[in-house]
Amino acid sequence: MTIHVLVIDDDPTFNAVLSRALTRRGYAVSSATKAEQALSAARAQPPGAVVLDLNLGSSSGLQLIRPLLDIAPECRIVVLTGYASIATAVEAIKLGATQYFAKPIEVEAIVAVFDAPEEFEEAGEGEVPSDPLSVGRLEWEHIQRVLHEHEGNISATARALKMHRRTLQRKLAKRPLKA
Amino acid sequence: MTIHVLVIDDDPTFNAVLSRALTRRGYAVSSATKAEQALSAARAQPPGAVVLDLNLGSSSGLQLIRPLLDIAPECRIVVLTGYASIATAVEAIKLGATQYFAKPIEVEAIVAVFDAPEEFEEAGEGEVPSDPLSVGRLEWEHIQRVLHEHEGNISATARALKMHRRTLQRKLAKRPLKA
DNA sequence: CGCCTGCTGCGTCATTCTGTCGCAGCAGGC
DNA sequence: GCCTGCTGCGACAGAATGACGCAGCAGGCG
Repeated sequence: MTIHVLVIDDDPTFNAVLSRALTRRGYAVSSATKAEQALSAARAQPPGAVVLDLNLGSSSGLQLIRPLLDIAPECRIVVLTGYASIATAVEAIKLGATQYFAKPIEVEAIVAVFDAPEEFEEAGEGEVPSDPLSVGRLEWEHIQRVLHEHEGNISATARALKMHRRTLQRKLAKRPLKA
Repeated sequence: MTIHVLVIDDDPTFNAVLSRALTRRGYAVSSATKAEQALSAARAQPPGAVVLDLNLGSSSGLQLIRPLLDIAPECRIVVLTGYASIATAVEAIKLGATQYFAKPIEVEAIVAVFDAPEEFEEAGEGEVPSDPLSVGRLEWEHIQRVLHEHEGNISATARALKMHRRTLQRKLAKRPLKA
């Protein structure tokens, strides 16, 4: 039976490229660029798997996880984001996502999640790294954690970190460094 | 009723410092530096909370999560590691850890996890830490820890941190910033 | 003992980042 | 409608960084 995958990303080009790659690998694919559109699509045809970006214009992909699981409790949600952080990874998994990846990532890694058997706890992918985080990456993770605790309030986060708001905004606007 | 916290880290100095900080905040604390010792301690006195490092000599702290939850199903496990990655964060939460933090982190963030009400899925996490580390202080402590692990070798530390050696030397030459 | 490798301290320069200032618009509360 | 706080962002002076590289030292090895 063909798995139906719903791809949710605010970038139509990204949706098209990923959809094509998944179709080529035998999946039935649909896509959405907005939160409401995604939920409507899921209700119309409950997906077996979802690829979910976190930046969806003004809303956060995190807020879609529970509604998606309400509609399709067995579906596997792979979170994919260009602004990956440990804080949002922890929250996504607790909300019920199956996996969380930083962009860019190979399509094979995504489909491996779809095809994995139930309860694959010992995936081995969670090797503890041998290198510590770089200073830039540690800063990014720290900022993201404090921002998360302040519920996205940039002014409050800047005050808590004793950093100028302008500087914080510049840092947040950049893609995070590779670990 | 006093919460009993088990601190598991291979660095005895870190154990002592964190144990003292937690004792000062009203917790009953015990600690272990090895996996087997940790499990024995947990069986002897099932903890209400655990602070768990991932690097435990030759073994991984990830492998302790399930056994610890078998012994004390309700306990909250906070993973704390100097070698953080999104992949191990995902795996830790799936294995049943309550939270995952990169070192260094303020003690308040750890105890906020212990004290949070059940099922705090939304981002507020019960309470916002009053005073997170500033970015400068975070960087200083991270550098010091990695330098210590490289036994004072500045060149190796710079490589591990992916930082230019000149820059590291300038940073080390400065007084550490106030938190 | 000379050679080699790696570590270390440090000056210099072009580039990048930061702190500061502040404008303008939006949202929410009263 | 007013006020407060948040937000995005441009511009500028000063600080920091990455890069380069010199010079000296220590330890290992033949």
